[in-house]
Amino acid sequence: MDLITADFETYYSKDYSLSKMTTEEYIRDPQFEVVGVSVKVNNGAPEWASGTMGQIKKYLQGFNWSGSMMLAHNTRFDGAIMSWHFGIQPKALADTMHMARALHGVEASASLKAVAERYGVGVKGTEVVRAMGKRRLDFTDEELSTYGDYCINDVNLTFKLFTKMVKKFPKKELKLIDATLRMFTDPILVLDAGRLHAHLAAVKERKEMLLTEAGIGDKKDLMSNGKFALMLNMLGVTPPMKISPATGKEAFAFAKNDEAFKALLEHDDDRVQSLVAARLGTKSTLEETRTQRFIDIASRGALPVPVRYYAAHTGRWGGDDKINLQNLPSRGPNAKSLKKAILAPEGHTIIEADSAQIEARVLAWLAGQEDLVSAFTNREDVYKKMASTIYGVPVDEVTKDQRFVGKTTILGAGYGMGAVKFQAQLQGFGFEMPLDEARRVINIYREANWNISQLWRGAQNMLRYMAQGDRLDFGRVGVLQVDPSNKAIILPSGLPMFYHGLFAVEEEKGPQCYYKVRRGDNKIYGGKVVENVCQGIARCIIGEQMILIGKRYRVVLTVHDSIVCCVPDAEVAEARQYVEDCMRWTPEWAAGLPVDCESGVAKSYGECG
DNA sequence: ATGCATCGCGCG
DNA sequence: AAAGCGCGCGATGCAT
Repeated sequence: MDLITADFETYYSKDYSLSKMTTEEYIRDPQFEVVGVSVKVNNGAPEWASGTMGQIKKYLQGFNWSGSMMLAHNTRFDGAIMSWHFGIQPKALADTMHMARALHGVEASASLKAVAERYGVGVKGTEVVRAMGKRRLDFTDEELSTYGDYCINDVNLTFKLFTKMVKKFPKKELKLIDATLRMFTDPILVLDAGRLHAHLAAVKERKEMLLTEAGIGDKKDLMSNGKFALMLNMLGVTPPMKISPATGKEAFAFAKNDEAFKALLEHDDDRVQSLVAARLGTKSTLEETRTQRFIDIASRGALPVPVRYYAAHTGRWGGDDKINLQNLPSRGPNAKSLKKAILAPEGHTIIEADSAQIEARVLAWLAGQEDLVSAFTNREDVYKKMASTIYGVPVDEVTKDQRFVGKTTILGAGYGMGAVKFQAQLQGFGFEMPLDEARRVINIYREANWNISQLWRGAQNMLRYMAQGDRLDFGRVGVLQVDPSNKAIILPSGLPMFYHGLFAVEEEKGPQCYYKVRRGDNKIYGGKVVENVCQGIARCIIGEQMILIGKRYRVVLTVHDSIVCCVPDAEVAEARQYVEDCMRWTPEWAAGLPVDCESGVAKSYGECG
């Protein structure tokens, strides 16, 4: 397979630019114009081509894309141009920006300039600054030639970076970069514009009603904390306060989970009730702006899915391009409205498969908590089992409430949560538990899952060693590789999870560890490392499963523990079986880890659940 | 005007 | 000894 490196230079102006618009919007805009493109086949000399969009298309179609891997730096951009404007679908897509993010951590700059400097492969030029506001025909021949040199330099840098990075880059992860990019560059999901318009109208109407009932003329009085506090004062209510965890200063407690604020929804004065309800129901504008974005995309075509490879510290994917498809509402007042507007194309069906309790299973397995692993393997009700231990009753006599406590314990206490937070979490779910009882439950969890508690201690010790540059392994043998010289834990994918600049300091409470993030220093401790690695390992498993599914069907989205794909109507039954089989499969390095899944099938994403 | 920190909230 | 965690978006409020 040939490797073709490509880089487009495109028209932009003050307002028509990637800093003002989403990538999808920019590339699909009528103003879009290629000024020129550089193409380099394998290690050959790059060519620079400029001309009309028709000429560029003809030029590009002269390459063997269907037998080649296309490489760029930020291929979501160049790959989308290749696909949407020139109808070219390379055999595979590669991206040095994504590779850099995975290899060097999400905190480090992944810009071509920064990565080229890091690898010492050359320096990025600056000619592009004179291109602002200029159409292709506005450039003189000399300017175009200079621009071409700049572009050729970028292509050479990108190619050199790839040859260096690919040596240490896992092959499966290259496949995942390809799969991720393809969700965007080769969109097939369709948006239901009618449903979106109806939803937007409904959201607006609901908000109007809330404002009318509260007698609010100007919405600004609700949005600003200060103004809202004044309105409460006018009704004789002292605004509830809390201490900001970020600054330690006093702040208004106006969030939907602030107990004192929630209590105002039951206030004797109806006007207070309406006011608080209006604030809670209208404060966030996300649903409206996002629905509008969907409507706008629908007017331009299919839905390119923007998910970012290796966005999280733990390797998980993240949202991108101003629409986070990983947090579409599935509960609450807007439950599934947007998801239901995402449709399979004509003749196709959506399959969504969710991995069952993947992180809890990984935790038990990594810790060697064999009784819990067996319970998962034997498909026992682990939440009931936990409740049975907590309440000292036989498993088949566990009540609904007791099971709920068992579930919250299994899902919450596995990473070191203390009694106070556990009690607060239960209360958030509307379940009252005295602090003493919360302490008792947390202690029972830690005793019953001794290996998991040991894993936290192991991780804590590993941190102390790593801070000094020493290596100490932890967890199930052979799963994680501790790399103290790079302050990283190598996940089973072969990719690192960094604790950049890890250091330990003596504090009143004892020694504490921190690592460097963009905002400053991030506290890290055993339980948190365990959470991070469980999330990272779960991501490795989902990744491998995604590759398997992708061999037969179009994967269109992933949301951490779920994989969404699109299959022909005629194959739905066998496809569903195949997808479930894939999600019950584990890689060789995860032998003994019991995984399971649930799946749903529908014409829309929202109806799969 | 623009950037940054913070908060709130959606998902997992 | 104890400590749940991971994102992205949009808004406000403040600094530049």
